[in-house]
Amino acid sequence: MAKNLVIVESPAKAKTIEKFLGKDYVVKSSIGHIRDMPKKDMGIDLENNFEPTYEVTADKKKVVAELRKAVKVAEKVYLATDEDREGEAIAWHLLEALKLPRDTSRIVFHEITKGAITNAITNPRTVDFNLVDAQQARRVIDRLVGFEISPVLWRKISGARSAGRVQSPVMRLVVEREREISQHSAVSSYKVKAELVNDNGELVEVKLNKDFDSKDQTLAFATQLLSADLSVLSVEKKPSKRSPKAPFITSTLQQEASQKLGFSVKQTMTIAQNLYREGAITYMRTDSFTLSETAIEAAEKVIKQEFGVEYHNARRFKTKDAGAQEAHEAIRPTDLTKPSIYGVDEQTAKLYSLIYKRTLASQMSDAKLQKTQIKIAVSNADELFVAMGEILTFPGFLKVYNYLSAEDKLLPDLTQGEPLTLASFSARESFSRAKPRYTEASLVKKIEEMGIGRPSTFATMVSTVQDRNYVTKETREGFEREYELIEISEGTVVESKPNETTGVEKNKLFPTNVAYLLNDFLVKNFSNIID
DNA sequence: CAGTGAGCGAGCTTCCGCTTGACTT
Repeated sequence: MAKNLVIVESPAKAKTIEKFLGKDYVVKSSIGHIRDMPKKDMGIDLENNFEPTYEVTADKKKVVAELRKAVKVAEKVYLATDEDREGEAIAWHLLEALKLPRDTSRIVFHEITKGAITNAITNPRTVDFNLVDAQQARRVIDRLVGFEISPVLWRKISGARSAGRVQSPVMRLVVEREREISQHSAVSSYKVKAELVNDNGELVEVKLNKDFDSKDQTLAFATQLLSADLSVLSVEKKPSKRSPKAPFITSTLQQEASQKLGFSVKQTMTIAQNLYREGAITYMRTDSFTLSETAIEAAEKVIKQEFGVEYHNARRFKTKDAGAQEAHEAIRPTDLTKPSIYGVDEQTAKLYSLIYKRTLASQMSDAKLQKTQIKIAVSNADELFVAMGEILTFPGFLKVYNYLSAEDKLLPDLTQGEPLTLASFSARESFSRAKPRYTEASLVKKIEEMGIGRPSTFATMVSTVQDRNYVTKETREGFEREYELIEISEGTVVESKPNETTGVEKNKLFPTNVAYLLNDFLVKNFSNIID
C-alpha cells in the first residue's frame, strides 16, 4: 500500500505524475473545484459578514467520497493543486471536505517534469489562507452581482435572463462596436499607383506618398503627370529583422487557430483538450509564456540538428500582464522531436502542427531582411513616388513559422538621377472603414487585454452570451459598391466607375435587440458593475 | 353539451471559475 497521497486538479496530470513518483505514491485528482455555494439560493449571509455556505457539488460527491477513502489509508497527504488563486482555494476546500489538518503539506510546481515534482515534494509549505480569502472574496462578489441583478432583469426586460461581472461587459463590447459601425460614415480618398520604366525597359511598381481627398485633386495631378519628368531622387538600403512570437498561451492559440485554421474558440479547446489528455501537449488553459528548461534544451537540440547552429537562439519570454497567475507552462508539445502526430483526424493534426511550429520558432534566430526604398521625384509637383523592396537574406525562424509571406519583393537596380517614364497609372477611390465586428477570437483578445475572465473561461464566455441570446454569430454576404477609377491610357486621362463586392463578413458577432435594451439598462442603473 | 378563452397562481430562470465526460445538435 502506498504511503503517500498526492492530490492534483487534473486526472491527466495525476497519471503523468504518478509515473514520476514511483510506488510509494498514489496520485488522485479533484477534477477541478469540489465545493461551491448552493445552486438555488444566494448562499451568503448578508447579515453576518457575508459568510458563504459551501456544499459539495452534485457531480463531485463521488470524487470526494473516493478521496476520503484514499486519505484514510494514506500516511501523508500532499495538496498539489495549481499555484494560483483558484488552486489555493481548491486546496482549502479539500482540507475542509476531507477533514484534513490545517498544516497539511501544500506543494506546487509549474511544469510536469520529474525534477520539478521531486523538488516540490521536498519543499512543502502549508495552505496560504490569504490567497484563499482572496478567492472567496472573488467568488462571493461574483455571486452577489449575478444573483442580485439577474432577478431584477426578469421583471424589467423581457428576454433578459442574466447579468454578471464578465458576461455583461462582454455583451457591452459587442453592442458598442455595433453602434460605432452604424454611426460610421465612409470618407473617400484616392490612392495612386503607377508603373515606371527605365531606359533598359525595367519596370518598377510605385505608390504616391500621399492620398488625395478629392477627385478634382486627383485629376489635376494625373494631368500634371502627362507633362512631367520623372527621375530617381534617392535609393536607400538598410537591413532589418523580424523576431518570432512567444509560444502559445490560451488566448493566442485561440486567435491563431481561428485565423489560420478557421476553428471556433470552442473547437480549438476541445481539440487541445484531447491532445493534452493523450499527453501530446502541455496544459492548454494557461496565461504563462514560460517554457520549462527541459523544453528549451530539447528545442535547442532539434533546431541545431535540423537547421544548424545559426538557426538557434534560446529565448525566455516574459508575461506582460500583471494579472497573470502563471500556474502552468506555455502550451507546447511534450516531445519536441515529433513535428507531427499520426492516427488522429486532420484537424487535430493541424492544431498540433501549429503548436509545434510556434514552439520551435520561439527558440530560433531572427529573420534578416534587406529593405530598399526608392524615391522618385516628379518635376512639376511636390509629391513623390515611392517603391519598397524587401529581400530575405536569412530566414531564421521563418523556416518553420511563417507569419508573413516570405516572398522577396525585388526592385530593379536603379541609380540616383536615373530618368524614368510612366508606363501605367491608376488612382482608385477607397473608403474609410469602420472598425471590424468582433470574431470569437478577437473578442477573447480584447477581453484578455481588459483583464476580464481567465483562460479556463474564455471559451465559455463567448458561448454564454450566445446561449443567452445576447449575441449571434453570423456570416453576411457582401454588397456591391461603385468607386471612381482614374487611369492614363495612350496619353490621356480616362475616368470610369467600376463595381466591387465589399463588406463580406464571416463568423462575426452581432448584438441582438435584447442586448441593446439590456446593455442600456445596465449602463444606466449599474454603471459601476458593467464598467 | 362541447369547446373556448379569460383570469389566476405556481414554478422557473441567475453568477464565475476549476475540471472532464456524457449527451445533444
